[in-house]
Amino acid sequence: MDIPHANGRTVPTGEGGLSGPHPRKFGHEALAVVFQIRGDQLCVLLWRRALPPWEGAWALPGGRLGGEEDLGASIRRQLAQKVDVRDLAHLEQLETRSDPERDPRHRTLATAYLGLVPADVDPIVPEDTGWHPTADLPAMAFDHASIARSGRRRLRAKLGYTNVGFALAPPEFTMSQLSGYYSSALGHDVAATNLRRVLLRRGQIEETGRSVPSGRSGGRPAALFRFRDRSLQVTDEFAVLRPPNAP
Amino acid sequence: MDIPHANGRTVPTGEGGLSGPHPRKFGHEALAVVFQIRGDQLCVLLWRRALPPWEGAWALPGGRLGGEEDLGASIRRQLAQKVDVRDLAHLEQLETRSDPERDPRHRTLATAYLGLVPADVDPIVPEDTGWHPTADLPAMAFDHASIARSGRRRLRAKLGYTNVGFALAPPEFTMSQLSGYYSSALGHDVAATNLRRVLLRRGQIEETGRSVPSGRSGGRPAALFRFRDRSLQVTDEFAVLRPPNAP
DNA sequence: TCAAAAGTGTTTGTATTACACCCATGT
DNA sequence: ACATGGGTGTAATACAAACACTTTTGA
Repeated sequence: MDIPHANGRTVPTGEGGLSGPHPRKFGHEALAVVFQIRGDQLCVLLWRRALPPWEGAWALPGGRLGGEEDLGASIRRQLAQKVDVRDLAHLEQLETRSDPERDPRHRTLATAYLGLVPADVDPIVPEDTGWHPTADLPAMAFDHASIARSGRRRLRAKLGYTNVGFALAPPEFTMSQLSGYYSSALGHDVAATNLRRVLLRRGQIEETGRSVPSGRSGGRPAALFRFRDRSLQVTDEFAVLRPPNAP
Repeated sequence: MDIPHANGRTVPTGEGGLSGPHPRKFGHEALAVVFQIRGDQLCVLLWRRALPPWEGAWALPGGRLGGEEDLGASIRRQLAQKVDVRDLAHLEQLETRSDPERDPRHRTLATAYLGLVPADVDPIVPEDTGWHPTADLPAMAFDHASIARSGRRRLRAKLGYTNVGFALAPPEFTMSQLSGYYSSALGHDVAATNLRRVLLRRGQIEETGRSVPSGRSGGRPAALFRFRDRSLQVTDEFAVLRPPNAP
């Protein structure tokens, strides 16, 4: 494949190492870190393993990649088939784990995805599957705990400079609801009054024109908002090192 | 593996789809988008394919994952062995491509990495390998052109909120050199005077105390700076949606 | 002394948080 | 009326781009 070179290097033959008669093959699985705001907690969907290794431990949903599908299609399929989750408002690739020892049975690579389910749906998940607050994760199988933390880090970062909020919120919402979602996801208070102005200025949200009546305890009726886009948009290019002004 | 359920769903058996007797296997390769500032251009390292498919087209360096190594080790090994690049100041995972049709020969997944070589080294690369300005990429094999663009997007974003600059610059540099690197990488002018203050305020760089004599054309001698950290640090948490003040 | 390059001071614009105050509704 | 949220106005802060000015050197 590679030809040893006089000076100790090797020289590529230009076939990218992939056309040998017996390319090495590996198992490959897709995993999902699926988040939903439930109550006032950011929760992740986990299922309990029935068999060793890690019998009884919680694991991220997912499984083997099929022969005719790409990883995105695979994780959508598995979430639908295995845990009956079909309501992902957003799905993006997170990272690929490749430690040879991560699965003691076979060499298996895992590509993790970040999925988001809006707060207004409640998928019926199987018996051995449940939503766990990310603030207090249980013991988890394999390297899944660190993958889950990595998913939360990504979500938190993207809430600051994209419109991912659309995937946590229902189609229409009041600003206090939305600030609740943001607070739960970020893990700190987010003032509704400022959130409103930030998202309006950035053009992420708009008023629907309707409002919800106030509850029994009174109070002014809250206006209903919606996200303008329901696909991921970067709305806040970094303030720093931006191109100089046009003229 | 999955047990069909009365309502049409399937129920997981808890073994993560991975303990069947014949798990499906795939080829897996690691690819690298290696950048270096050369002259005043951000360049990417490519090699020319000698064999079909895509014979004669330029491709990202990389190749098959070995049985005992993880992806990061694999791409480091291949860069060292195949193109004699051992001077990566930074390496991070980019993304995994899984389109079943991306390689017409076998089903092959590819995990791409972003690698950075400081401007002061000049690795001797093989005959069929070369540095290409990212502003004008040649025709490329497979999905490699889109991977290269994705790498550049990542680098540009990270220059704004991390200290990745350390991996483009030599150990010591003047501010005008550094602003040149930033300008080349970002594709727009970066004023040395403001860059200096931004990076100093963020604590990314510090003065070495030494300076370089001015050239034949005169001018004040330039102070030498260095990056305080030579590993990736996020120095600018997003200004938005940050936690409320402590007291 | 003059040109060239580096570095400092200062102004301006803008994004964002904090907080006081006003508005609409139910009891 | 008044309590209870929702919503607006406004000040304070911070960051960074722009640009004029000063400093240090070589010829």
